Amino acid sequence: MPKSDAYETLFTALAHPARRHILMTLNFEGGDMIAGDIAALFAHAWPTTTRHLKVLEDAGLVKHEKQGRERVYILDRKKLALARDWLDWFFKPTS
Amino acid sequence: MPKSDAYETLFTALAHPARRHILMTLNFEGGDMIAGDIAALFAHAWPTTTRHLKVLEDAGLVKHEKQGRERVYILDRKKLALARDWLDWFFKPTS
DNA sequence: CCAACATTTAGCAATTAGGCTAAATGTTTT
DNA sequence: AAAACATTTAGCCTAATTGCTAAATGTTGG
Repeated sequence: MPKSDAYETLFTALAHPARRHILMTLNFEGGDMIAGDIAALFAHAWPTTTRHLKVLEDAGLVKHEKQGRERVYILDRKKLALARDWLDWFFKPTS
Repeated sequence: MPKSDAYETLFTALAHPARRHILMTLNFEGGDMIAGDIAALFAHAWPTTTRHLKVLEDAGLVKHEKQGRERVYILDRKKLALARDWLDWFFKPTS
């Protein structure tokens, strides 16, 4: 029995500034970046960023691929669209 | 020293299912409801809902007015628009 | 004025989140 | 094969979140 619905995981992932920063930078950089470059954005220790990346990945906001000893994180916009559509509903005429 | 930006408060408020449920019901009911009717939506104890309402209000998603011994909670869509616009940015052509 | 009503505030307990450092894992270079 | 590199995993610690119940607050009707 899934304890948290998809929207909960999604909005929770979006709540942390570091994670929004990762998503925005990924978007700005064209959709993918290697873990090291993402970690370099922050004053945080690297494992802290690793954990943020895991939260983002569990929420379906990014995925990753291995490339040699590096890992490439890739922005996935589907869930962002889902969140946007949820919000958009408040601005549509009541049907 | 609380250092959380407006988006953090906002998305955190949106993260909890009960709070999203409150917002959706408020929207559906035309934008305002009295506290008792909101509390009645949930199996939670009433003080739990009171706290959720406070989180929503601190995030600027609702406000309230006193009306005799009741309190009317009123949906404020500005912050919802802000969140939607933040998300929308991921779908605009890179300028 | 007093009881009932509508709601919030206070304070407790369990859980989760998010930071850290140290250790582990897997890959490439020498 | 060993060293260096890129990154994650594990475990610890503290603060915040969210549920509860009990008590407090303010309002109205008899």
